[in-house]
Amino acid sequence: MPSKMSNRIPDIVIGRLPLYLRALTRLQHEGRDVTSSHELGRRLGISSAQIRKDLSHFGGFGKQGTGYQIEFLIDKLENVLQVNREWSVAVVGAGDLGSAISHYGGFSERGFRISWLFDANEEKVGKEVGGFKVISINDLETVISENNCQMAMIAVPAEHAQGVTDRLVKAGIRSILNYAPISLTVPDNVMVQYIDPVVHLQHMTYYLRDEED
Amino acid sequence: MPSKMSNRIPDIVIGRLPLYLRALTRLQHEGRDVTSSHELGRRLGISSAQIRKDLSHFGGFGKQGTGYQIEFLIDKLENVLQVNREWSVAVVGAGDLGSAISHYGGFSERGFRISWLFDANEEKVGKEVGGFKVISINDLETVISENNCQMAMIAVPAEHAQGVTDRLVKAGIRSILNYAPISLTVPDNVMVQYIDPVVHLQHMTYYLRDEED
DNA sequence: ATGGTATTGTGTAAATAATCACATAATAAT
DNA sequence: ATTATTATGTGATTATTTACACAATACCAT
Repeated sequence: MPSKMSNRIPDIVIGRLPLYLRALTRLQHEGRDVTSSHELGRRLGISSAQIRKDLSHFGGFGKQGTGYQIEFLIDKLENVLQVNREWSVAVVGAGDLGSAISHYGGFSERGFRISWLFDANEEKVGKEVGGFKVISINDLETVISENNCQMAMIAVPAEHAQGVTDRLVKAGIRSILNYAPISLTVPDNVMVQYIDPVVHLQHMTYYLRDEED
Repeated sequence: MPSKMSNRIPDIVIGRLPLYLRALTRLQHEGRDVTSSHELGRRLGISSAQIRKDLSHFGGFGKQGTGYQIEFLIDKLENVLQVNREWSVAVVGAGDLGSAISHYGGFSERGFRISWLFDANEEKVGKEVGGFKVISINDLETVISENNCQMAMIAVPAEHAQGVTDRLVKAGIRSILNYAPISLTVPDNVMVQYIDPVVHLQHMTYYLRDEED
């Protein structure tokens, strides 16, 4: 999905902006007013040149000799990423994973409001999970399209994830964060991001060998 | 950390292998015996040529005209990634996040055994969380080094994550999966992978604009 | 004012990654 | 046997991404 949409600015650049934003927010909480591409790079493990070049895609946000005004740069990046507003997100799956997601305070703190929690299990429907009333998955299309919800997280078993995805897409969802351990197929105008901790662990075990090689 | 270690095979290639493995396992569960780079590519949204090239780094696992024997390829990839054994993992932080991690069955199913769960809160120490007895963080160094534990997951608040990281590294940890929303600094011989769902959401909101451009 | 230092923004070069395209080989059907 | 079909592995090419390096500029201290 970034394929065509990103022929202006590379998707890999967009993907780094949230990291810059996160580091800047932290610096701000530490009471800092100004930083530099060098300092940011050190904290993020990214070269200062890359940070400057990435930011330069969106304008000259810094001042030569001085660096970047943190508050100003945060504001600019929030604008670029469109996170200077609140986004409503639907969660599908109210099992252990969906429950943990709903409990996690980090979403609302950073502008993502979990607005609906769906589950297929009729015994759960109507009950509270993580502070949210569980809604029947039968109402998925209605609720999502009537509220113009554009983002969803999938927390159902892998075998149901593609089916849920198809329904979400048909209902108008444009961004999906998928916690199910399976790759999803979506139309070009829908973006999917994946969270599968085991994939990360397996990536790292490759390097866990003792000097053979 | 992949910088020097990956001058043999690019880290980006290693990062795709777990995805191949996941797709192959799924195909196997669907009762399939043989697949092709084309089919895998379709499922993963990756070109077939890329899959063939990635695999060719490690040997010729397929047969011309036929494709890949799924069981055989799974075995080969598991060997390459060293996931044909069980890995013990330490979890630091027994709050909501650490608790959710400990509850998640997906780790043990796929070869990662959560062996220790640490927390700084002495009231939690000794109690059970997600089936694990919480261990005092005071014992972190001892437990990790005495058991030669090499992998850890961090599930503590951002402000403590770097401190925990430094202790883990000193105790001998070589791979860290960090759930705290902060970038970590580690020596060259230690690898960190990150899970921050908000970063993924913020990445996607960039594309959630209505045809302006 | 002047000199010294820090830091940006960016054109260019280098390195990395993805795609193409095809020779090669296996299978199946006639 | 022969032909048609399928699919791998890979050298060559193209595209993307990163690093380099430096002119331009701001600030600070004297």
